[in-house]
Amino acid sequence: MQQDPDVIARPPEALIGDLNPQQAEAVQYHGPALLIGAGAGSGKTRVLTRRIAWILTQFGAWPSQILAITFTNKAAAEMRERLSSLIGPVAERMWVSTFHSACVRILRRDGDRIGLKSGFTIYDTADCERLVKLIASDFNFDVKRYTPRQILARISDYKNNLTGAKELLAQYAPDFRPGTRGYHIGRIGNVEELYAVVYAEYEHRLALANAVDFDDLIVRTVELLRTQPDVAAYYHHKFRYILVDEYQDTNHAQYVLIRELAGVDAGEHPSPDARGAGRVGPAWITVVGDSDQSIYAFRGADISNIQDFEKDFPNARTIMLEQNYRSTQTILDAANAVIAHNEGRKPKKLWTSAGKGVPITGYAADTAQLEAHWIAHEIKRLHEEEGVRYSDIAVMYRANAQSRSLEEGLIQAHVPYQLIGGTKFYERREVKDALAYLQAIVNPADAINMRRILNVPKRGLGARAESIVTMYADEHGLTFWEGVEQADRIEGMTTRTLNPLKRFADLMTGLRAFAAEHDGQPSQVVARVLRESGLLDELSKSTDPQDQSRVENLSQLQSVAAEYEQNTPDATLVGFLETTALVADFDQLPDESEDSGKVTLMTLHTAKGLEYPVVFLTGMEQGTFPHSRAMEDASELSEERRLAYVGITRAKRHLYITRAAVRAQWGRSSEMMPSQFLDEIPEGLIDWKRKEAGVERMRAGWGRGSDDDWNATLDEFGDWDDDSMGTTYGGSSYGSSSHGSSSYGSASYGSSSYGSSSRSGSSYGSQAPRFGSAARERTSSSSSSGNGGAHFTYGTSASPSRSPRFGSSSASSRSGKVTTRKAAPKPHAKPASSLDRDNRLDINDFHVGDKVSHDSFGLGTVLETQDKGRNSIITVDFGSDGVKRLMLRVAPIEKL
DNA sequence: CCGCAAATATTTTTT
DNA sequence: ATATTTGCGG
Repeated sequence: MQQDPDVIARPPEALIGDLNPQQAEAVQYHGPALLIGAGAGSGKTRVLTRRIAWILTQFGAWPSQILAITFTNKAAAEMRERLSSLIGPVAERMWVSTFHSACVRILRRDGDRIGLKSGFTIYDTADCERLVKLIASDFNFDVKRYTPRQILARISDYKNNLTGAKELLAQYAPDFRPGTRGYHIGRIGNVEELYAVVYAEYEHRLALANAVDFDDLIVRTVELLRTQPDVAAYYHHKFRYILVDEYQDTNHAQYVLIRELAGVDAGEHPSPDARGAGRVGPAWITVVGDSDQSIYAFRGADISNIQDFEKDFPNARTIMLEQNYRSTQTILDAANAVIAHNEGRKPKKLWTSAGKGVPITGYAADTAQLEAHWIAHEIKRLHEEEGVRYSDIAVMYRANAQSRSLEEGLIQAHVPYQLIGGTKFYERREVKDALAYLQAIVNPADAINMRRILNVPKRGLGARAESIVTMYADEHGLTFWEGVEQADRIEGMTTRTLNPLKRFADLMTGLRAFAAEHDGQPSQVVARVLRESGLLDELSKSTDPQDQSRVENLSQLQSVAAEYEQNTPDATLVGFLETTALVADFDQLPDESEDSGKVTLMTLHTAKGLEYPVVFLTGMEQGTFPHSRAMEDASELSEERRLAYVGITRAKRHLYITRAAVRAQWGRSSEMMPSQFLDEIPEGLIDWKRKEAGVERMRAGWGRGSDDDWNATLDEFGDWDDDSMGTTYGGSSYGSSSHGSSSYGSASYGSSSYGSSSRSGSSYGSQAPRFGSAARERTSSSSSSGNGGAHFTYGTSASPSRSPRFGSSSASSRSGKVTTRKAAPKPHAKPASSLDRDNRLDINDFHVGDKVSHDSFGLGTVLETQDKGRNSIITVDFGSDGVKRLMLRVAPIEKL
């Protein structure tokens, strides 16, 4: 077979010479199915890129025959880049992409075969939520009890498992016809029927709007491949080698997609004399993954995909990579020790030939602010005294909300930083508004976006006008836009409404014409939309200081469009919208090679796949990490632990772990006890700069009760009395049961009331540095540093190096509010803390097997009762909502 | 129909 | 604490 002249020829030795035996074997493996079990830092990406090069040069494949799938855009960009340096610029033209963008590409080409017209819209989570809310109000069900989020989560589950709305309808609501009004959901409490009906209606409206949600990208592609044999055949013969990264994070739909794309079940047989996968028969599949790094189960990821790989793909070979090239032995020991606490996992130990290195540094701060303060100054010290580059340092946390205090600390210490993720640029209101115009221009059937902009900016078309048009459109089987166009035919229409409607229709028609003429210049279209819609006008006239930054965000949007235009040879408006929908964090990480000069802040999830010489793992507290919502459930706790494993293994040389004894969460500060994960790290590995927070030391020496008693208290209920310095403990029986001399008992983490207590204006508050006007000034200086970068461009990935999400937008929106403080306390009495409350239920009235009803979990069965007097615990199985341990005294339950 | 003030929920993690 | 939703008066 002829070799693609664009592929830089590499002698085999150059591809495997510097690899260890397992890596080399994985690169060269000649066979239809290969699973690479790649531990953290084992050179996974290197093996993957080398294997692709190997396939090209040794198996004689063409670049176009390869499909490499990653999970995130970042990973795709990195792989593309590394491929590029290995085999040359031809890599830019290869299919190296995420599941989602690969699917978009396929659907853009052949989606019309399954009813997706070109220019279909991709709804993001917010769009989907709006849609469900609309459905909720049409069907009149209780949004309080069944939140759109819950419903969407359920719909997402259905989709991830390729369960169609039709089969659910047949089972639960055979009489319902999507698109009809007046259906009454049967008996209240028949949740399945409600889900089925909403799901079906949701699908129906998506179809009417010529729109898809994120999950649909996968699902509809599977549908396309399954129902259109010729399309399937095209891809079977096109992609002869499929490589999937982070295979442990694939869900069922993605698994099926891979199978369909590869034609595993198509029944073709390879020609026996082919050098590699040949031209017919199933494509050769390589998957790479590590079940210990599966952290997306909440999104439907199914570990059994990787566990069952050898069963699923005949003649599969598994190669394990366990030598770690990233971290010191100390860091690996910590990671191994933590992950070993997960049950039912295949034992696996990472090892390294690098030495022990420095110990892990630990620090226990009094408050989140002081934690940030210490981190910032430690970073400064590392930079100034040890010459560590800022860009070699990353600060990681469990949830985005934690970034706030860390940012403040870094700003205060004048440490430059960049924030990855968080509130996304494209999710900002003004940006979404502008994009909604573009979306509505491209796809007039898109009712969600059309309705969104109907009265943005204000043009006198409120809820009333919207519902008149909707009703008219529904009655006549028209789209919302067609309803607008025919506004003058609507009965009961007043001139007061008709005139602005007509103007709106004209506006959109004009914009559409303009867009059609300038399809290749999205930036022109953006400019026109901003100007003619009045979006820009409204904001620049406003006196609200926030609107100033909104204007800047809009102008950034225009620059992004311009940049896209320049970097994309066949730029179109639709293409631009696609990038905005799929490339969530546009401020990509800079190249490894280039020194951004900034510390990186990100969530642990975002950090997966990355590495830094110095890593700060922050917020190591029960309730923060592991997250309070994941502590009750064993499988979710395991996932948290894998997340900890991921975090620890990001560090190459020096790992820091920090925690705060008091953390403000939703306005109130709560006392946090140390994360159980800290206990899982062998003590000898950690060098504590400060082992206990001030509060904790005070308590230890308080005289009344030993440390164990305190911890035992915390243990069981994760809760503190409001007057914690006092002596009363809710009156009764707190036997001085000295459980567990290790600081936490094993079985008793979490209770439903975790974190509900608070400690008002305590003395710790005054210890915290105030971020007042000083912080505000510095915010602006940091914003200029954040924006001052040059315009690098790498690859065709069209990522502006300028990061839209900080700079003026986020910084200034935040400043000016820092110092505001309510003059008077709330007039309402504070709700009693959970320890004060008492719903007067008696544990003796509850027995195993009894039925109870919970305000939010619904009907449940009692599994266990524990009589502890005032602090009695009841364990209840709520079916699909799971098994919960509730403190009887505070639980909103009723015995049935 | 709009604007303002008050009430209310929100905090997992991402394509 | 903050963002979004609801209620009321103009």
